[in-house]
Amino acid sequence: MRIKVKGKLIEKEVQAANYIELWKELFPDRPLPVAVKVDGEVKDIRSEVRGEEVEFLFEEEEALAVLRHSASHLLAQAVLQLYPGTKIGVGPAIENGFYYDFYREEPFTPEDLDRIEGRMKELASQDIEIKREVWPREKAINYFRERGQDFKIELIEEKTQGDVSVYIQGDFVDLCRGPHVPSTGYIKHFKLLSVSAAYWKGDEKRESMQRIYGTAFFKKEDLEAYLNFIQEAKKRDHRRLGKDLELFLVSEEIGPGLILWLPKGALVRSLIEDFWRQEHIRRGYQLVYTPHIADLGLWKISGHLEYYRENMFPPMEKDNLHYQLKPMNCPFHIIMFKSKLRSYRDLPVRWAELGTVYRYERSGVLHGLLRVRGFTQDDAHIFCTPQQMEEEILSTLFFAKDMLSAFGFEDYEIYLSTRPEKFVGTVQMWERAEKALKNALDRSGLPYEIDPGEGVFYGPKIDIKIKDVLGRTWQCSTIQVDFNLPQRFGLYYVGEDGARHTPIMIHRALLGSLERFFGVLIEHYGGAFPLWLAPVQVRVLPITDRNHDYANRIVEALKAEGFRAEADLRNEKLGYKIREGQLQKIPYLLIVGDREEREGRVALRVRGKGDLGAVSLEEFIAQARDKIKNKSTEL
RNA sequence: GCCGACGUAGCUCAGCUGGCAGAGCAGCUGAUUCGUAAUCAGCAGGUCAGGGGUUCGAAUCCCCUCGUCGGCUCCA
Repeated sequence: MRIKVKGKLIEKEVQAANYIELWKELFPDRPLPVAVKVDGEVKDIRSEVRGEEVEFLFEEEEALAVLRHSASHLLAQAVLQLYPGTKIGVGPAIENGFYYDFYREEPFTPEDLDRIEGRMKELASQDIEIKREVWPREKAINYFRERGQDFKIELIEEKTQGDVSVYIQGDFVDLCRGPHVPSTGYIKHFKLLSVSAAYWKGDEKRESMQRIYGTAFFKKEDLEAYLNFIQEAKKRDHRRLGKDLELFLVSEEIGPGLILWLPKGALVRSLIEDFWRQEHIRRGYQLVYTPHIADLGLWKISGHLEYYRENMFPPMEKDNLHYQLKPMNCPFHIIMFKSKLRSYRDLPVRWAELGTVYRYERSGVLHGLLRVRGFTQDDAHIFCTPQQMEEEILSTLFFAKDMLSAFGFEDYEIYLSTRPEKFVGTVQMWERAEKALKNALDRSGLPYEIDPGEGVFYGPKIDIKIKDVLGRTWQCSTIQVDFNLPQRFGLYYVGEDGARHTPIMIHRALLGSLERFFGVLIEHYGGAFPLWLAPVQVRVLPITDRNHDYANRIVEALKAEGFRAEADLRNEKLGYKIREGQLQKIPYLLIVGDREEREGRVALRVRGKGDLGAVSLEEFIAQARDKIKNKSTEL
């Protein structure tokens, strides 16, 4: 058999019955691996030796998932010991850790979590063996029934046929496919993080379980780094920064999920919008504006009234007319498309709008700028022929990429979502559109994954999730093909053949919504915007009252050059003004005292770099202007 | 919408088993004129989220409503 150890292949005849023995045979002195990958499948190291190609896992992603899965079992074991009668649900490894779902009348408190974590540590230090056994179905059902573990019985009945595998560690038995680490002693560095509610099987009609989240790592440093990462993310929270930097406001008096853009945030927004408009015009889009409300009948035709009602604010009535606040911009663009006869020569038509929409999001899902009830989509609709579809998608992909990279986002995850179970249009149409999307993606050279069956009912789509500096992903850009609306509204164009054809409609948003994008942007930069976006680019700090005139003259000169500059003339010490300027994350602080005034220069202090000494104003302006022009993220 | 936690000055938070609403920062006034992350002093600032109840007495205990937060579900 061939055995791969850290990438190296070894050919060897083996006698060992299981992988622990095999490992000891090969490397008697080295610590045991966590799990083993046999022909691509991760397994327990206790399992029987078979298979062609074997790879021992130590600290790989796959090994970490095994560790965390085992940590979740350890959690369940501790909970059952401390809170007998608790019913256990499921406990998988997830992206940054693990969770386990429990059903119990009394809520778990933070103190309970400490207690549970303490018990987990005890159990881990006992280094209890974790064994896999295969039980006859009846035995497993009886075992869980005697212990009142109804959820486990439900799982056995639904998910398995024949015998079932269980994992046993001391007094704890769990229904599980595995794999797991060989003993609890492997689980050394972990922490329980939070408790929250989750429906059994994600179904609102089912029991509400208490989900305990935690994380686990192989190394202490990794755990600490992760906890540190959580702290860092908290510091960058756009809600915190939005308050500290006076960017935006959500007020109870206005209403939940409704954003007030304060002057500094509004300035950043207007810069984003200006850039956005300019780029759209440059790329052959036309800008349009549409109202915020429309006759209810429009939403009947579009189908929103029927399928989207619970997300819409209720209609309003006046003089027997009924109006609906818009949850989407599409129907407006469609009516404009219909307003005259279109020829194939007119296509593609690309209409873009910063369209403000209102959606009634459920109260529990609102979150800062990231999930709101009123927001402005950077929307556009492209009406084109089937032949043009691929080309349009490709150029939209590049557009999205350029747009995002202007804001410092260079990493993405791209997903192609294909036909779901419920869909409109014909299979043929879907295949054609999916092919166009796929070809465009292939031609773009951008890496992507296929998300089978995750398309919207009206068409397939491409979603781009951007990665921020902390590696978190955010869904912003989306490109969706729509077979539904052109049909519902009876859209057509006259083809080369003189006959009527239904155009392909592509919905796309590059930033998603200005609100969400701004929120992501704030977190990405931690509030320290690049020069071209900074609400205040330069602040001049005079050292004494004697230097006020000079400071004002500098500010005027900077303003004349188009900079957003201001002077801090308050009667405070320099250290204080610097501290404030830094906390406000202003890119450049220009300090002017008698010395600078005499020499006609400014002392430059750059965000993140500190005191850089005196330079002439002209020199500074030339440098800074360059950085603004290039949208540089460096200072 | 659901489960849990929370809501005290502009901000961050203290306020114990019920007994006169507090601190720091920010703000205002004055002093100080200062060289790279907080000068000093004084003043002002509150329907303790809102409503109802228990009590001689409620920020504190109970109920309801609203909002926020962590998740579930959903999504730009």
